[in-house]
Amino acid sequence: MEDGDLQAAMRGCTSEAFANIVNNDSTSLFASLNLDRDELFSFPEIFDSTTDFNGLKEIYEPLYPVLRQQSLSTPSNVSVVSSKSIPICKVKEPEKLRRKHPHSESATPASSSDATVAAKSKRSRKNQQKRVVKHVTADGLSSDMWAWRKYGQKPIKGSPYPRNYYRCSSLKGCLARKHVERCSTDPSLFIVTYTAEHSHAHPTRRNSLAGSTRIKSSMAKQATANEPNMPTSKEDCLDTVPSSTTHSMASTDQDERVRDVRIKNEEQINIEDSGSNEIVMPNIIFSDDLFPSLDDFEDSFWNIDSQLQLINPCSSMAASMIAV
DNA sequence: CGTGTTTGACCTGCGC
DNA sequence: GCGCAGGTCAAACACG
Repeated sequence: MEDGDLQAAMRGCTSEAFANIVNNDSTSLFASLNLDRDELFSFPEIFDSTTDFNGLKEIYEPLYPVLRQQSLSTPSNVSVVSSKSIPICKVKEPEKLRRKHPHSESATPASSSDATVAAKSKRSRKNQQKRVVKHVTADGLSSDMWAWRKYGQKPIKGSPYPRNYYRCSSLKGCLARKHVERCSTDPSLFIVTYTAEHSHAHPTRRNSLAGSTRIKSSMAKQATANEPNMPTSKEDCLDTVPSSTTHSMASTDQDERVRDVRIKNEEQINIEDSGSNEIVMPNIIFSDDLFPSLDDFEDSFWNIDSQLQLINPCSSMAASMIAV
């Protein structure tokens, strides 16, 4: 297959294909894309490249209004969880952001009083930043491909679970933030609130894997450690890391990671040997629309990508599609 | 040594 | 102005 064909396939991607992505139905996805999985995997060299997510964004964005219209007019079998029962808000862009860039020169104080002012100005005003709220499962938590660094944790009034605060650690100065808290009404769900936007491209798959393994593990641990009556010792927490999270291996031992991947690969082979062409996808609950937003689509895409890498650890569908 | 987590202190916005 | 609750800082510590 020519690389151009792959790109054409993506650009010609129909709502059916997106529905298959949303449904985690990779087999149908490949079919709707007119792609042959075996043929696709027979070109490992095209996987062996890295890039950011911008290319995919370019592909998806022009389609989004059309696809959204389709999804609204013709309810399909897309298994998207509507957020009607859960208040989801996409807060409109603030009229004025008072927060200064933490690493900008303008924030550099000239005197102690200026330092105080600068320090104060670093703090954001409530309700003045764009926020995107998602409800995800534990699997959805670990599917976030950005690298996050935890910088705080606070107990939330009215909720038995604390809220964890993360900032993007992919690039110094990136203003992207997110906080994660367990849904008090449904402990199996996590409320993830994204604030501000990344000031850089999506980290490469490989880099993000290398850099985020620890935080993903920690987040998974947090997910369970925050559970009342859950074990709090380190070992106990490790034992409760969701097994379905591809990259949230609890062990810090590299051999264990390799073994983990190998086991998953073997499991995948067993699935395929059993006659099923299905790839098991972690569930994602799209929070705020009948049709997924670009962010939701991105999350889902990376899930598929991670599954592809279980089959071929050197592969990255996203990278190959965007790089062509 | 670099990167990430933990956690108490501090700051800010907001309601009263 | 005051107090509360949420958000952030930063030092200490852990880990590979």
